[in-house]
Amino acid sequence: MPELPEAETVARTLYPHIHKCVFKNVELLRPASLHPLSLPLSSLINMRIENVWRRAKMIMLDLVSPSPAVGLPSTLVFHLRMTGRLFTASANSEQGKHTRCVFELEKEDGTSMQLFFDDTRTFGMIFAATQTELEKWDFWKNLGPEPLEITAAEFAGRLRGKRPLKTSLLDQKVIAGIGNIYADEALFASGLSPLRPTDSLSEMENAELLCSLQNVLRLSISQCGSSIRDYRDADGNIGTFQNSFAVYGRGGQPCKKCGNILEKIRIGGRATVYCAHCQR
DNA sequence: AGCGGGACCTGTGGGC
DNA sequence: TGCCCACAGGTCCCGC
Repeated sequence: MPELPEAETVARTLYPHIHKCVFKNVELLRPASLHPLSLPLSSLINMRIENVWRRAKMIMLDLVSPSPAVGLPSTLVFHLRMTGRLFTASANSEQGKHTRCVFELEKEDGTSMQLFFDDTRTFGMIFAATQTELEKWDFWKNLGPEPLEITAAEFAGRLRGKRPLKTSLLDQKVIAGIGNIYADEALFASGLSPLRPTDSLSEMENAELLCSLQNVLRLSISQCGSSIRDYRDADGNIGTFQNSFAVYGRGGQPCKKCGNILEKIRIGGRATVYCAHCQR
């Protein structure tokens, strides 16, 4: 499920394919995949992709118009949610059963190619936005800082309230880009129970948690993310971080550190796996 | 205010 | 073999 490392991998693998490409046509096969605040995708025509990057779990395409005008989109945002996929294909490639949008692109050398947005479970979304429009989007506006850029002091300052630590980590307003996998993995690595009240952590525990979070995210990015079932990068390759999971998906199996059986519980409706012995 | 849980979706896999 | 149902999970939304 695309979380921060998977979105980062998609952005990195997409970049060399679509950087400097110009939108020539767009076919939106599932109108509901367009964010309600989005400009019509026809507004993308003739715009050039200047950069491809990631914010939280979203893939961002920065756009430039050959003839600048008010009201043109400056960014095309993709949120992959659970099953979204973004990949390139040669011109006139066949659409899949779950293809939601097809973008026809012209490369610098004049040849054409296609950018596909596939999404089995249709939770993903596309958003063509001006900077103003983007700022009107509550989710965007309230997004917390990037975990790989935050300082320990800032992180500690954002961890407030008595709710379970895991719930806070998944709250995109607290910190952006963390999903179920990396929340569980970071909590295990830091030796903290997902059930700990958020405001019960000492300064040192806060610092350890951030350190573990960053280590887990960096390690996963270096392995091109985790592929559970749907996730692929823009080149169709799977990530390999799933082979390094210490707890995610391992409920009922022995802890890799102490050998005790890992607990599987639900916190805030999410499956949560942890070691009651190693995590306090 | 803050929290819990259902809804949104479809494919997969376990149990019978 | 086939049916049923739980489950996967990011985010929104409703209600307590």
